[in-house]
Amino acid sequence: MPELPEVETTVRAINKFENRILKEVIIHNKNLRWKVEKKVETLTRNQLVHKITRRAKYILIYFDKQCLMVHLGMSGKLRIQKSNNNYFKKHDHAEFIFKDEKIIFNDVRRFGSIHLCENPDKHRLIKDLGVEPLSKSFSKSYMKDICKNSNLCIKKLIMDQKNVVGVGNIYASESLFLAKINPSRLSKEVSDNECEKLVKSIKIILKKAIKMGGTTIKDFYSADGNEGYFSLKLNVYGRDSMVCNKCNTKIIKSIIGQRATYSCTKCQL
DNA sequence: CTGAGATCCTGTCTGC
DNA sequence: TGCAGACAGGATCTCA
Repeated sequence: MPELPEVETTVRAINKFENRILKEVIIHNKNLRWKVEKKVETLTRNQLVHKITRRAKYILIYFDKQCLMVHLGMSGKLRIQKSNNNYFKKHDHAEFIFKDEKIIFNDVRRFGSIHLCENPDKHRLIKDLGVEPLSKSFSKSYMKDICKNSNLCIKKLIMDQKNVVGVGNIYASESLFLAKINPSRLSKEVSDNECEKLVKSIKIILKKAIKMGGTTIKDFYSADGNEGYFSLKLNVYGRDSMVCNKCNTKIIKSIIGQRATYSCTKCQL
């Protein structure tokens, strides 16, 4: 579920905790993608939250000297609950407890992670990440440059977080559809013009999805922890054997890098 | 260095 | 209805 727009939506939903004091963190299950270190609990007691932000798909919660890094992995979610509400769901692995409310980390598959560090920009999981897709640095010339120097097909290239962050499996398919580029094309052979279209498409798709994240925020706030998938209108993802909205040709499902990939062979050349 | 493939984990859906 | 197997929105690690 959590690609960049979902993470961004989550950050916006919890940034009301800025300038509040985190009383304590309780880890119920430390066996996430990486073992959660003890200091996540010990060094975060009664810490003032200065800033809550996002880098790639990491949620960053800054204190005076430390920073919490939360990654939602494949199935992670955060929900807000009253502190005195003891409602507990299966796979609730961590609680971030404030005075009146708490943030609960739930993750069925446990591919998510929680780290505490002094400077996330220097953290091994973050320091080599590529550009933010919605920043100016993600430009036509940047795209041309990485395409020229890669032997990957274009879908793999845009999903590689070393190149550009935040584009997951759904948005990769959707962006390539919008840019009219076949996902299996070799990056090297994508034209300058197509690079420009692709950059624009990724920005458009992600922005649109963030906007629609509004519905997710609503669910996020509901105390019962309703999941509610975002209702972005998908043109190709998950629509194999259905018909293309633009040209009526059947949408094709293929596997690229072990991941399901959807495209219209008539629209995407 | 690059790129392909296995891998972590649980729940749900499909087909026999 | 039961059960095995495929598959799921991520990303690191190992190996050639």
